[in-house]
Amino acid sequence: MLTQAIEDYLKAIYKLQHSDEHGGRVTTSVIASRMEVAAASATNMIKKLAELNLLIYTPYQGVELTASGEKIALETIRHHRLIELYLSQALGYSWDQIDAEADRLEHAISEEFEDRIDEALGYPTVGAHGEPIPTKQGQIDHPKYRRLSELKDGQSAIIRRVSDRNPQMLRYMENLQLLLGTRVEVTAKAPFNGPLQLKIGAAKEKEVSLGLEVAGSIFVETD
Amino acid sequence: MLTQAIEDYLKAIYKLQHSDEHGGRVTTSVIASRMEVAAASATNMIKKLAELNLLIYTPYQGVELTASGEKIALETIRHHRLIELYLSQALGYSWDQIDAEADRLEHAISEEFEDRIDEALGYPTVGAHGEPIPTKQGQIDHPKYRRLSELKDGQSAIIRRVSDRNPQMLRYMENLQLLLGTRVEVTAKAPFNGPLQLKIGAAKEKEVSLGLEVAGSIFVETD
DNA sequence: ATAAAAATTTAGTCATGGCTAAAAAACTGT
DNA sequence: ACAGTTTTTTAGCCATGACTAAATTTTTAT
Repeated sequence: MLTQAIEDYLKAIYKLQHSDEHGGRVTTSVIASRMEVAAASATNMIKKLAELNLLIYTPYQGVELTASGEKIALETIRHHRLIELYLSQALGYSWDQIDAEADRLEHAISEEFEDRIDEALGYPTVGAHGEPIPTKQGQIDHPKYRRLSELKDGQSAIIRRVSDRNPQMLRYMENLQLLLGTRVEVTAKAPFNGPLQLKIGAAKEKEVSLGLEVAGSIFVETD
Repeated sequence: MLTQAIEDYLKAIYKLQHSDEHGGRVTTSVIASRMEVAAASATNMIKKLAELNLLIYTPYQGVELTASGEKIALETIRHHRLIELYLSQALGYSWDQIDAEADRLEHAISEEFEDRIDEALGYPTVGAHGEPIPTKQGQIDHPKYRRLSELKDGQSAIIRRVSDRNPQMLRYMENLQLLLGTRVEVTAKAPFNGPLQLKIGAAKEKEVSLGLEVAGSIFVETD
């Protein structure tokens, strides 16, 4: 049986595997921290998932999703992203509210519901924060955008994706009009990991000073 | 904590209390049968609900919801009926599909979601099958309609509510255009609990023969 | 009134998915 | 190389909410 916990773990592990941050090695402690559970709880669940052939578990080393584990992860992620987009487009939710709501709904919806909102949204390929939406067949591509924080002084780019990890940060970005598709230009970079100065909008109508943490959570496409 | 199971039991008990069928006495076996669990499981949960002051439990006699138990039941029912209506109105679900989907979603949505679909639906007071929707404050009225099966030969009425217990029956009714607001006239009643002959629609465009089980699941308002 | 039947509760079990504490394995730094 | 630290696993516990089997209470029928 596919419990909610199993789907949550698989989703988290999938994201960790694809997040270049941990060098491909997805360990117990990383999973436990992402899931906000004790390490022992993660070990338990990992053993169970291995038993179910949803991942390959090398004790003390880490885990790797099997094809079926990845399939379930992608289905869950697809649900999540479609729901997020629906909440945002059809029900007027703001950027910072959709993740929590989708986290609960993603486990409760049927295939029917998935199909209907997919249709209502016009078969979107990109979610509310710019994340790719896996297809029903489990296909997904990972376009590699640059972080806004990596841009050089004078460079211009278009926002393609933002991290959805921190709702407060999302609210901040939304307030600043740092939205998907928005053009930004770096007009100055302060030294010693200081903030960067930014012009926002095609007409460069707004200028803000942005800390590196926020700039690192915004992914852009350069021309 | 309000688990999904607790909400489900309270909802079921509320409905049983108000369903005139069991003479007001809501017993363990009735609850168990409605919840499709063993009687022992129902006893367990009843004791827990009594512990939480959500109902008054007289062993071997039955249960009665307290004010707080009823409040939770009504919130859950409100969620359920708003979701059903939303699925039907906004996403094009048919009568027979909405109950199962709402049964899962009702536990997953936030107040925010409730408020947004309530608004999107124009603050409805009646659900997709004609059930009253409790207000946010927990108010609800129980209009007492007559069963179509009780009508006498020659009587005419308007369909105000249908039972949602049996999806197959709902599909059957929907096919026959036995929808909310539809006028029906009994043109003949066969003896020995036989079927009744019905003219459907204001223009009496359709005539069908309806079994008593279906006619008993349709609630009408006579002129 | 009382025996049989039906309903209900009790006792004990199981799976799920958390937890802490302790043991074991894997890394670190000198 | 090896002692200390960190990570991971094991062992054992808990709450939830199902279950079956057995005991008990209530109801029904004679």
